[in-house]
Amino acid sequence: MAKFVQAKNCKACPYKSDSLTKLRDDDVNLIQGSCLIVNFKKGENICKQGTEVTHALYLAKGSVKLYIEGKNKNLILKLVNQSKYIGLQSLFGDRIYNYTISALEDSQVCMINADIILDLAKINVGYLFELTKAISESTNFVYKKIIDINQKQLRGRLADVLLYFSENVFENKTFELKFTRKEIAEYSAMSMENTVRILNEYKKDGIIGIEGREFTIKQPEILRKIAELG
Amino acid sequence: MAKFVQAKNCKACPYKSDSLTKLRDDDVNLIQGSCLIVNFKKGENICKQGTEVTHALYLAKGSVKLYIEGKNKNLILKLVNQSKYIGLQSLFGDRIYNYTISALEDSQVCMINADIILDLAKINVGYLFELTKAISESTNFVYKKIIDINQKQLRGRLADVLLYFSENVFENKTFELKFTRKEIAEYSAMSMENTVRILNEYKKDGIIGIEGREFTIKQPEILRKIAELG
DNA sequence: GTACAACATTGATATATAGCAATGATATAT
DNA sequence: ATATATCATTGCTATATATCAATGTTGTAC
Repeated sequence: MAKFVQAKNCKACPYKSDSLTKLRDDDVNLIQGSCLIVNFKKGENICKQGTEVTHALYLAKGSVKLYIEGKNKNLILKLVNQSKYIGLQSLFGDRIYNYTISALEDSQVCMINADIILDLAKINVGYLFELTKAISESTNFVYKKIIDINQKQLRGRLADVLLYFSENVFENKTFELKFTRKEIAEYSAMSMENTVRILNEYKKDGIIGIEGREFTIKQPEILRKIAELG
Repeated sequence: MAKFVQAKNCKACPYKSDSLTKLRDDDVNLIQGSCLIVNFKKGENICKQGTEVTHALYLAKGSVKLYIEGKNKNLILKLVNQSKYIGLQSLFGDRIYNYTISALEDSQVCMINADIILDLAKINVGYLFELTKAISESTNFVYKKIIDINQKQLRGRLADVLLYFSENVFENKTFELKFTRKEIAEYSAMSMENTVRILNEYKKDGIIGIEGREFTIKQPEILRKIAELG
């Protein structure tokens, strides 16, 4: 299992959350005191769908996938990179995770006692406000996702996904996606076989370049057109 | 367009929000002062996808649907009944509605200046906490919805929807759903024709009763089995 | 360095679901 | 009261997508 150490100096942490700036030193120390830095290996679960929420999870370093486990297949909702809270809304809702989060690469997660975060949120409105904003943005993201799945067909969805990673996540025409083909499929809500087929179709047409898990967006405009038409 | 009047006495309002109890009288008066009670007729839009969020919307009386407008079809995310905030997360996110809300029957909506709510939320942590909880619950609801659409097929989804309305919304084996068949379809993410087909299939099999828009769950256990199997 | 498992690819086939068309039933407006 | 639009229903057909199967590829453990 994952190794862990007690947090030493949250204030000086290069990966710290912006929301910490909303807290007084005393409160940062409170968080620090209950904060365990846990190292997860690639593939390990950070939290598990259906279990109780006991900690707030902050991804300090690495990258993780947040996905819903279904009977036959999974649906990946988000890829989250470092310096972000993961799964905040479970903290304020029914306190049960309705998704699983697992590490896409070796990652460092700060686990802070849920009640301490909630208590802080209850007395520090600036802090809670930041958390609420993060939850809202996350909700809006899922709204966009649900409509994509519902409205667009495979080619459009995949075009969307490629553009999203290039422009919003990696901010580069070339990027290395830490997803297997199956995970790209689970993220785009389609079968793995069709994912491969369409990716190679785009490659053959010169729209993208593929080198293993490295993708290059060669003709973003065409991709955008495909994404728009659905 | 909709008629409106100035709110007179929020504290005594029979439809008031629970979150008001978290506010001091001064603050309730502040809300009341900027609160317009607007009457919407059946079918009218209460807010429109793509427009700026200028007001917090509280559904005092009536029922509405919250849906995402797509190119070819809409996706209804929620049916909301009286005494609930509708669309809170847009207030804390990017301040643009990413959905449209329209009235399913003649409804009364309290429209409160968005900045006043935000200012109150910024100084009253108990109030913000209530709002955050509501947003989180709404997010979890959408998570369940997205997974249903992704994992189950038509029969399972429709069984789910019927059980949900019977058990969670109307809390009765018999209920009158203020949805057309097309709206049931948009809520279940399927075509209108298949909605009709499957509903009548269930009726023929004696699983449900249908009388226009009044539904009766006759064999909930069978419905539950269908919903589980997908 | 070899073996084994996970991953990637491609073609063929099955099927769930959408879309079209025609008709009947209700509701709404004038 | 009559006309008109919306809603509901049913059968037929087209098609997007999943699934199955076979094979190649890459990485990883011993």
